[in-house]
Amino acid sequence: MTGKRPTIRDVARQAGVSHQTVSRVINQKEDVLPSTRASVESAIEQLGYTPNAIARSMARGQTHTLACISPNLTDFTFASVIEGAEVEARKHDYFLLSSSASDPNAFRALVNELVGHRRVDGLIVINPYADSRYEFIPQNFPLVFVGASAHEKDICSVSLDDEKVAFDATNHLILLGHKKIALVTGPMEEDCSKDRTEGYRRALSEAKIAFDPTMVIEGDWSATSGQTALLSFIEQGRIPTAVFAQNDRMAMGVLRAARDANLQVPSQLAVMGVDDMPLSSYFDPPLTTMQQDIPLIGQEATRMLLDIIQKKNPAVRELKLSAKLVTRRSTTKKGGD
Amino acid sequence: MTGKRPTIRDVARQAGVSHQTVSRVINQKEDVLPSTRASVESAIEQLGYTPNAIARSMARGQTHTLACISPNLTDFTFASVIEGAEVEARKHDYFLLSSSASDPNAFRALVNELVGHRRVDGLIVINPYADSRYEFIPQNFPLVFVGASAHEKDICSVSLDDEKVAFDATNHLILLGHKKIALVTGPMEEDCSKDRTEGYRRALSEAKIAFDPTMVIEGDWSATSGQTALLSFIEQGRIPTAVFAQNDRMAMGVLRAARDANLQVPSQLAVMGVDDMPLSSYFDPPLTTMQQDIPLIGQEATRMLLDIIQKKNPAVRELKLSAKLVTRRSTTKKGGD
DNA sequence: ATGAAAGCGCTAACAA
DNA sequence: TTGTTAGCGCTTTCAT
Repeated sequence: MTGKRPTIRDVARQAGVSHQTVSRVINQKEDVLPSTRASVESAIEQLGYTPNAIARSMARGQTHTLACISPNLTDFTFASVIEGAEVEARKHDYFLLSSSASDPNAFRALVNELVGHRRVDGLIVINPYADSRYEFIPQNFPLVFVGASAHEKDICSVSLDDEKVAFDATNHLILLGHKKIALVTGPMEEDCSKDRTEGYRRALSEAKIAFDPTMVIEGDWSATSGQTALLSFIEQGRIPTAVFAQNDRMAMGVLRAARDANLQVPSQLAVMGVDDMPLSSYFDPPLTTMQQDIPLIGQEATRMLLDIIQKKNPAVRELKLSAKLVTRRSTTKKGGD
Repeated sequence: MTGKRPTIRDVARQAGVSHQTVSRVINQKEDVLPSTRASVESAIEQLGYTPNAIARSMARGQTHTLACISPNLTDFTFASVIEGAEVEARKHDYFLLSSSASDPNAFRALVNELVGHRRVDGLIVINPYADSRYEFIPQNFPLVFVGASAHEKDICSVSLDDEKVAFDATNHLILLGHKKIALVTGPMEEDCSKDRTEGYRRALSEAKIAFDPTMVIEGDWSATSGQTALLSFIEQGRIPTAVFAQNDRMAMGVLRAARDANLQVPSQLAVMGVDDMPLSSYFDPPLTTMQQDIPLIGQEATRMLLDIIQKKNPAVRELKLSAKLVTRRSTTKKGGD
């Protein structure tokens, strides 16, 4: 403990072997005599030696670190994906570097640092088509998309089966007898919003309900945008009997606007969302929603990425996860809470 | 682009200089002739050379990476701290590795990997006293606490001025004329809960209102625990006229319980929280709360940590940030929303 | 202003 | 089974 920390050679000297033997011991290689192993281990113990991860990365040419780039780190959905990914990565002795890039330029700079400078072995990109960031996707580098599948290139992805989720949601409202069902979408440049809109249309179509474009308003995932949307229906005097908001936050805004306008939920207006955020059951009334297992998305993405890094081709290259309907009182009197 | 990526030596050969000169150019050193610099830069351009961060770390003995360990990554408060820290780190050309450790064992293992193996240059620990994880804090390593100041050791920290925040909150209720003010705390092993309880008591004391221990219930930050708390007051027939919940989520649970019990808010029961979560203004009624700038906490923590790493002693070693009262309709009819 | 030599702490390939 | 010899790609002396 005099000055610096001990290296593999200090251990070797102490144990009276070559540094290479020490390397063999710390890497659990087989060809070491039990007695040698023991003396090396005791030397390690005495000196308090710990391997230096950087030196290891240097020699092996890989960092044992993955990166996840997300539009931000605070949105509950993104944070959950990241947490799922981080836990899975740690399980395989990898670390996860999560960074936020709010726009394509920040994204480009980040990818350049991360991939160009070889700081990480693989990359997870959340919502690659939220803007034009997909243009800066690296080539020939282990990569997995989350939240959208690749448009043209052959890139692995994990996402919610958005079309089906929206179909099921809309269908729930149809089965309750609604015919005038409004839709509040996310930003239409995002695949997710497009797919959910498709599912909504298919459900209407299968129920022989005509699609009415004036019943669709584009939001931006925020509660405010949901509030504005319902307000604008009300102002136009074209009040729906039900609203399907493409996420819970917007649904919350719809509930708020309904309250302000003295519209009874669910008797005059049924409202539902997607996600099942932690507080959805605390809204007034508790919100019916499509519950998804978001950490699982991150977990599966990591698993896929590790497969790619280890040159095992993943079995499935475009994984679509499902969500299940949770019925609460925002759509039916009898709902749970 | 035949095989591997170019190194500093490939660039040197191409430019007809020594690899050391290339190093000087990419490190912006002064002592390079403009003409030499130009030819090196063009060689870099031609070969598409990018420095290898790992090799750099190896030679310099530092990783340019910081770590942040949090109980989890999804809690809005934690995620906001992390985002603030990440943005600040990137601003100084550092990366932030955020990991979750839900219990002391996981924490110990993580610290061992991160610090023992020299993967990072410094460490931010969120909520070090949430459990006994503080026992595994590394010695002589750049470190900053977030959410609690160090008990005995001389460790830098950034946190909310919890005592004052709670004082101000309680005082708001007192000024509205309340005398029977209940308190719902976080887990009492956390400093934050203790300090907020202190602030509550001081406000009562300064207003000459007797402290009534039966008006205090310990929660766990969850909405459910807030709901349970109010329920238990009601069952005991000792209904307060106001509740100060130590965070917004618990306040939300209180609102929910009040609704279920047909207690009018705020006329029969005033409710307030701490945080100003994104959806607080969407609750019914909108929630009065103490608004804090959480990303700033992460930002300041990072700044402090970088000071320590660069051997500049930080000016302030225990930074306490303030919060401001946001009045909404859960405490007063006239409140904003 | 530039170059040569040494080394950061480890792993990999080959020899013994 | 173990040791020897070379690097990994860069920075840091110290010469020139």
